[in-house]
Amino acid sequence: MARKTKAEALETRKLLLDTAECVFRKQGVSHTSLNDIAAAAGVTRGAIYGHFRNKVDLFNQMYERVHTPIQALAEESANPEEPDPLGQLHNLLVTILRQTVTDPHQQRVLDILFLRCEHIECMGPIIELHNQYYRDAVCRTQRTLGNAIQRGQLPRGLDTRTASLAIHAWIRGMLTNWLFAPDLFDLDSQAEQLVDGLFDSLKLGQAFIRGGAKPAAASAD
Amino acid sequence: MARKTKAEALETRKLLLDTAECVFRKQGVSHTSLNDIAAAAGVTRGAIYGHFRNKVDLFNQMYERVHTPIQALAEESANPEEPDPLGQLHNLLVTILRQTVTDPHQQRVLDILFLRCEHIECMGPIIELHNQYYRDAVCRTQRTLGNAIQRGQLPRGLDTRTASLAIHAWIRGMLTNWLFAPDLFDLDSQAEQLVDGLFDSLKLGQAFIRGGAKPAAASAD
DNA sequence: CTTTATATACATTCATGTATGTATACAAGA
DNA sequence: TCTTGTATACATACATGAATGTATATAAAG
Repeated sequence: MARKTKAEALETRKLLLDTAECVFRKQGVSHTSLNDIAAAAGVTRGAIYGHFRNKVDLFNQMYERVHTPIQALAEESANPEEPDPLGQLHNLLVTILRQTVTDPHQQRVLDILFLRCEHIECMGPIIELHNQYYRDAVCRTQRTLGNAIQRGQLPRGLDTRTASLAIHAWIRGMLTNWLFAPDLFDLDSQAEQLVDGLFDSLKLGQAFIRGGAKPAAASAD
Repeated sequence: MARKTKAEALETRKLLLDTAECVFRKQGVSHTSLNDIAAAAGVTRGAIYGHFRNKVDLFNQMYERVHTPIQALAEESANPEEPDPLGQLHNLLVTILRQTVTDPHQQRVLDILFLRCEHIECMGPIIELHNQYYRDAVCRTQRTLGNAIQRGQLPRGLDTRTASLAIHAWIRGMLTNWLFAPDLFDLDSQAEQLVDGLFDSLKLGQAFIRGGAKPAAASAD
């Protein structure tokens, strides 16, 4: 076939990424051949190899495309100057939940990442990277919680480390389970309520207070 | 090779299931060939086809082997005669968390289910079944929460449906994240504290109270 | 005229399922 | 107890199909 304009080529590239999202989600990453994707996109494998080195490369670029903006959002909301860190964290969580419902790209890619791919080395840098992102996020949230304590938004003795881990487990489970069975609850409209429930345990609970189950004072350090 | 005793054959079968757990976990289900498993077990593919119809069948039986006892535990603890439903639920959650650390089979299989396999139709009945198990579990937990309310262990207006969904998301995320990065926290020793934190939001929080953010009374319909 | 985006053709690898072989465990009869 | 026939547990061999990567062709863009 004939050569395309630079702009057209970029569109082909986007088309391939979009199509990959759909086919990966339907068939799973490793049960999808490059031929499947090419056919679904109305091109041949040759077009794919023109834009990506192989399936792993395609998968990684597909992931980065949605991960980058999310990470930017997360980093922004961890600003130590922020006067309302807890509110920012609240917003962040709600946003991630709701965007997963409303943004088709994010929905598909998270679906693939959580349910339709295997977290093994041969998936390329993403798996290692995703693990690192997770670790960074845990630390970032921990700092945010620390800021919230400084500003009196959370009890002084709160074990920020454990709380951060609990928050991340919670949101991962929330996203996974919704993607797993979207009909069970309306994530979009319930997002706020759900995050409120999570924050209740931070603000009111005593389980994460360091040094035993004391009401909420002393023991700091 | 020569024929084996009936007992020996059963041991071969167990060996194959055990080996499959390890290889699946390391390489992912779809990146593991039956040859890989056979070689790791010190037999040939012929042995596998003698015991299982194909890889999907092997995978399914591997899953059922650890799921069955867990489900039994869960059903048992939902007994409506139970005088302490909330305590039972608490125990159940702690047990599942801790067993994932201490029982190698459960650890491997959950790891495979959550991180090293693709939730797609061609994985056989398990995916559909797993989805159904999840739905059943949500309803069961909802009933348990209802029982707890009856016995005054939880506030009257609690939205048991949403609370149940939150609990399941929480535990799935907790298990997944620990399996994903086991070095980040000691799930075995922190299990109780973590479940306590979860229960705090049910007992003290107002987010899941039906009909708005009222302290904790009236409004029941 | 050269480069590039995509298509086409080809060779290789690998996993699967099945068909077949083999030697022994097991059961029944003498 | 000894024999004998059959079922069985596993190995071996083979045929098939599918996916991959690369090499090459093409025609228009630059």
